[in-house]
Amino acid sequence: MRYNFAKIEPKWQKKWEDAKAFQAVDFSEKKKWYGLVEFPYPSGAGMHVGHIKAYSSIEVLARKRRMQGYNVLFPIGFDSFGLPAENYAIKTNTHPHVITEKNIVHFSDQLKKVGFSFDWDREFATSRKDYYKWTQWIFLKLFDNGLVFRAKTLVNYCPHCKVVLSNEDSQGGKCDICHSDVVQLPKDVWYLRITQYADKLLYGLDDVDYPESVKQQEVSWIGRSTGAFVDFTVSPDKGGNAEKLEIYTTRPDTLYGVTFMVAAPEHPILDGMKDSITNWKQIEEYRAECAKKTEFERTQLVKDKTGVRVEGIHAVNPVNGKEIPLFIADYVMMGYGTGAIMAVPAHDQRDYDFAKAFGIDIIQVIEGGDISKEAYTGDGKMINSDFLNAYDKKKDSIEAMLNWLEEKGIGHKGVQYKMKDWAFNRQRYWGEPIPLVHCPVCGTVGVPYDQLPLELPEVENFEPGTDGQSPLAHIESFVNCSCPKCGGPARRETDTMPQWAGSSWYFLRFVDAHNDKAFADRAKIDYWMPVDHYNGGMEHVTRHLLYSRFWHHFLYDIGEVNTPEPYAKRSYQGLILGSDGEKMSKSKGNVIDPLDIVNVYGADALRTYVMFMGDYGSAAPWSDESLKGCKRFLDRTAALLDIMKDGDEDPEMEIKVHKTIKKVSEDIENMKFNTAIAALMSLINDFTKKGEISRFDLITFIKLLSPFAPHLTEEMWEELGENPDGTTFLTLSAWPEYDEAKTVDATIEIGVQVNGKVRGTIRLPKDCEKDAALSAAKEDPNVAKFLEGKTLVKEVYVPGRILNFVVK
RNA sequence: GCCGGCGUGGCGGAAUGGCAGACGCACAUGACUCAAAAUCAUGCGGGAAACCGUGCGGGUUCAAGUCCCGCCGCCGGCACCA
Repeated sequence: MRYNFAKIEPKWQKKWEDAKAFQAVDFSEKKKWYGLVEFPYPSGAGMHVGHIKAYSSIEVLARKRRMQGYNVLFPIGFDSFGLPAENYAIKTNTHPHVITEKNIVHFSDQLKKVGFSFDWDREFATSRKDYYKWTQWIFLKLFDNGLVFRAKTLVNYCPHCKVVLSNEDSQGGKCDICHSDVVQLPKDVWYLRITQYADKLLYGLDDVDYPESVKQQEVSWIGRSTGAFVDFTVSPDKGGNAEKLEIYTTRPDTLYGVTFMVAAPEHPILDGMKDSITNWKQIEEYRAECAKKTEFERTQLVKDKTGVRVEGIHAVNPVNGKEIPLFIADYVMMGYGTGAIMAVPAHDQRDYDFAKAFGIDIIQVIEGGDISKEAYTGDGKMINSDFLNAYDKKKDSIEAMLNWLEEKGIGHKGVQYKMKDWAFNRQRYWGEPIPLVHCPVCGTVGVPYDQLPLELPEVENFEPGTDGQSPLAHIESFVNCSCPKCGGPARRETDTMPQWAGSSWYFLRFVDAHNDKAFADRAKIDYWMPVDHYNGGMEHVTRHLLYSRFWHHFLYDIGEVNTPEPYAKRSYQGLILGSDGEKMSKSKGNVIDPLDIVNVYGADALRTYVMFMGDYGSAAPWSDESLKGCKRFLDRTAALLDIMKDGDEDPEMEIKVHKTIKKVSEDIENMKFNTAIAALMSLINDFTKKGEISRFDLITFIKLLSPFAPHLTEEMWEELGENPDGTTFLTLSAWPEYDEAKTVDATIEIGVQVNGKVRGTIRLPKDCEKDAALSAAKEDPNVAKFLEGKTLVKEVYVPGRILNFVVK
């Protein structure tokens, strides 16, 4: 058969679509399987080969599952709210809605041309009002349940994009969208209380099948630590009212080693005791100096310790009543713990550095290390610590101290997280309007559920205001409204939701994409959820993945979904690098457009290549030559039709075929797609070498290949007369079975070693007895040469594996 | 600094502790062709050989790319987090 991909690919894409071959059936009797890929942001640039690789894993699994008789849900949609569309709109003066819908058409066309087996009936876009109605609905549920709050704080602000960013979106002090430096600005911000779900997000990881690296990343992002909150007192030197200064520590066992305290420069206790502080001017100067630095500079550039002693007041160590000095220093952050620490220079390197710089006492309370050189952070016997001296293990002394603190009422056990609440608003146009109303009488009031969706109004000008306000703030007809509670005049919230809102629940919409009564029908949720396998990028682990788990846990808690965790299994794909080994980027000119490949080599070659190019989870550079190798493989597959012969099954070939069925089946399950394809290449080499193939073997072969190269194999299936009515598709036929007994060769070649070095090979029956194997091995002339004149010390025979003579 | 992952031919990469380099690419030679491309066939870690070879140094084992100890390098994440 001549392989005319340009003709057969559109042909089968149309037939599959017309026959709705990939339609998921709600409540089918078959076992369900829900495979999910991260739906794309429909950018103007169109699809990237990275999308193809990201989607191909679940695509291959989905096609195999259908052949295994599962009811498969493999959906696609578009994550279509976001800044790029809005920026493009500003540049070209076109409405983002128009641009987005146009891009969706383009993306859909591209996805179809690659032949992905999505159920297109469930397609949606997060920027359409029948979808964002339910994003707003869930937001209101969060609001009603006290998980939305507003706070004026220092926020991460991107001066270029003119938006406030969440912590997750400004990692490393850079804006995630434009990569410019983020600055700290005081601002009113809406937050989602994700920290309330910290433990659920942490412990939920125990119940899901995620790669260890993904779990680790979420664990360290959540950053749970256990320790103690302890009350110190701060008093004016001249007497007067003392104030409480609470600290958080993970090492309450070192309390006897505290020789000073440090508060964050912004700490409010200073303002409260301003009148007693004798060097206030110096404090103000230091505060101003710190305020100039970004969070990034304060934390990233580790440098000499700076700080100022707060004069006129002193702190008291509650365990021994000792008076100790109080400092302010920027190595203590207002945003973690209580914004103040007890300093134990003997056992904390930062405190040690500070003490050395400021000439403060260092008192050792744990034996070990060399305190004259550096802090000792290890375990050991307690010293200089009164009742704690009885203990010699950290664990025990911490527990003893915690009990003591609680008894005395000066401290208690506590937990801290590094994760912060989720800054949940953007001052931009192209996002879900936040359905809240500010009423001068009632305060913040939610838009009634029956008034959703709160539609994004039409505007003329998408430019964000220089005042850091959303373009919506300029539309009087939108802003002015009446309070849903009291009916009085009120103003609408004008910020929109961040990009991540729509993707935080989209997997639920796929189970019931056109429902206008609920975000999804509960019975359908119960049938389809959780997602059985979700593949996506490593870059989404601390954002989309965490955010969507949070929303899903919340929906579970209010009884809307059937499981706390949305995704049973997660995997990730490695990047496709440019052929120069660098990350693909427009500026480097090394970007590959998938449609260029489809046009020249065909979708099947592209699909096969991205799965063959290397370990799925690792980055691998693009190679046109290797791609051609995969195309050659498909050409040779097409040519198998020409050498098909009727006749008896060759027993040797039968074993090869059964081995390959086993290998390909298992490798696909383990996402070792590269070796699955290699096994098929190896098998085709055997067929070609033999110069003939049986009809049965050919059918088996194209079935195994069909998840990777569905168009070519479907065409061959038809050529074989297996699809007489045009809808008996190979891609829905039964996956080949193998017989375990037929995966073992009758005779096996094993290596014969002398003292661990291979000296020959022998062919033996598969369950050859030891004696027979040994004598066969000794007959090998090369082996005999190395045994000659030596004393045989030991003979090791591992049937089917190896034979080793140990001689002296 | 802490936590993960990785290090194998010219390249992408294979190897439940059991013949290192499967499969593919590139390359070489041959066939076909006036010729080239395509295709097909054969070869392809280094070394003349003994042997040597999986980042480096030790160790366990009959046997180590794989396990253990100590280093080096690269990639990703976190980070004055108390």
